Amino acid sequence: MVDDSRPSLAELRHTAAHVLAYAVQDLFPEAKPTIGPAIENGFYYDFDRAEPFTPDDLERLERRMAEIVAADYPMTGREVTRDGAIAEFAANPYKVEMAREIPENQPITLYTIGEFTDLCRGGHAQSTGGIGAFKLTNVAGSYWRGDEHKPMLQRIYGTAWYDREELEAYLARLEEARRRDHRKLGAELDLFSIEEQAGGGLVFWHPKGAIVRGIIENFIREGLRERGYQPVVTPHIAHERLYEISGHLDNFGENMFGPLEVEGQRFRLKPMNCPGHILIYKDRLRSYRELPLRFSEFGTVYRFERSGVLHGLNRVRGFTQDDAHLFCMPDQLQHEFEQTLDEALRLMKAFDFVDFQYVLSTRAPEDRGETDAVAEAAIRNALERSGLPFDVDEGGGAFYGPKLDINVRDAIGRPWQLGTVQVDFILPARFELKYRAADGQDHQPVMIHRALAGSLERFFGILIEHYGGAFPAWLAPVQAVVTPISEHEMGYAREVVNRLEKAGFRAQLDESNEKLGYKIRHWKTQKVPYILVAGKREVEDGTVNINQRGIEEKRTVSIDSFVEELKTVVEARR
RNA sequence: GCCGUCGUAGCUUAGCGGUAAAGCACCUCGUUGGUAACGAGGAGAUCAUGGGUUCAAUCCCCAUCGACGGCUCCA
Repeated sequence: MVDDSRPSLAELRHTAAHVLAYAVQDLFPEAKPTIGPAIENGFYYDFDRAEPFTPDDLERLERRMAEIVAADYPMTGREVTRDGAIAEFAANPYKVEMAREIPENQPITLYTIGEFTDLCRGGHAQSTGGIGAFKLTNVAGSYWRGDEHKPMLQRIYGTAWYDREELEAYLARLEEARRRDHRKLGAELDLFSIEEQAGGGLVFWHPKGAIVRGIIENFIREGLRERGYQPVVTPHIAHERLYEISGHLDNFGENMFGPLEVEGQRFRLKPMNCPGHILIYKDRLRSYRELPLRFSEFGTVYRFERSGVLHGLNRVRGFTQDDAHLFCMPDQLQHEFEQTLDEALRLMKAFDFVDFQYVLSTRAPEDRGETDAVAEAAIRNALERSGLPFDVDEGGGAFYGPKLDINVRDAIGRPWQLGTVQVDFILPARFELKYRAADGQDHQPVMIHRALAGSLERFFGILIEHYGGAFPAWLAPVQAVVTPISEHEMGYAREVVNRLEKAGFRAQLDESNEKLGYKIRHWKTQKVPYILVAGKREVEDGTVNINQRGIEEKRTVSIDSFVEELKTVVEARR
């Protein structure tokens, strides 16, 4: 049964934004409303007001909004002339600016609820009563039109749903996201830290995090080797002229760390690995017989990010990409893309990303050249042949060519961008790359930049949240903990640990002087997949009692069969 | 960088114009316990840093640094 009068969620949220602005108009008449759209999960509204909104203000606004919703004011629209709109909002320069900028051929409309009228394109619930359940969530600064040279506004965020149940479910999801926050789990599980004394955005991988990283790297390396990539290693700093030639200084300069002066020469920390790989390509004459040439590197790059944008492992100043650059002939592009898509799929499967999507971003029509058309066709064909889901973002490509992004949703449905695959005709031209073709002439190769996991730091952060810190056994920093029930079984427990370590597993002995319940709790909170308990009975039988993460029933098995079981699990990457 | 909020022991937090308190974690001792917290004791804090106001500042004011929520950008 579909109720036609029921607004879409976006309409409902957009209406909630109006209601918020109405409440602000009532309680804070000096605040000038600017823009207030619906967004994923809710809405926001930006106001120009000298005083900040406090949490207390939000509560008052919520109460006033509830009254407006309860009053069930109808949403009425009317069309006005441009001058009419400008006159209506004479006291609000933002609305005037918007009214001025509405294209000639578009109608200018005003929408009213109760005593509040807003300049608005439309798309609302029929009345304010259509908002089922809402909550104001936070206040934040924002710039008018997102431009830091324009006035700073205050943004109030809210969320809105059809009913209270949905709202509660959403708030529970937020809570779940907080529980999984990689910054919190990173500290609790001793995986990594960011040290104040070293500076923001620089990641210290602790032993447990580094183990996981090593496993991820090995997994990626294996795939690269099978697909004919050759590992290379390039320096972290290079003479500034390298980045002048590559164009990074011009195009990416504001994200680069400043120069290091040595003996009058200026060096730069590398922001990307491509120039280095290009130098290796260029070091000698290349034959078409060598192509495609595939150089891979876990390349650590440094990028200047403004302090305010740093965020855990997601946004850092130094990170390592699972980077590679392919040098090929244009007619090899499609094949390389197909291979890359296969590899991306292998990666996502291994790390349990079942919901993913590719986004093909084409170059803006005005700078799209003949070569871009070739590249786009290659990517499109590869995508179509793979049968994998993809979207197209027209004009969203990099400045040097079309690109393909790999987007995944994690275990609780949040979207993340992993790697990206980009076709580049510009760098080969800038560096005058060549290969000797069958016709004896020199031709220019095409480059593909590709990183699948993207940044290992960010990928790790995503994995921590995806798994909620409970890494599957093949990834877990500690795969099994052996705990004796009392001191009497300590020797036996130590033996079991040795057996496991000899078999190549990451095992640990619990030597603490605590009761079993305490130890179980401790290792559960550490999210260890297998806790092996050894008491008198187990010592006598040469067994261990398995308390397995996520499984209520306990099992007693021989040490040999546990080793076999774990071997199977790890080999299957479970 | 900008706007806002916040910095008290390793962590989570209490307190407040008269120089600090708890739980967890840690250490020691007792205990040898069968599947998510055994008991007792101990150690641990120039209350982020630097200035200012005051007889007196962890508390009030200013600045700096850092964290968090956003704005912008992207891996």
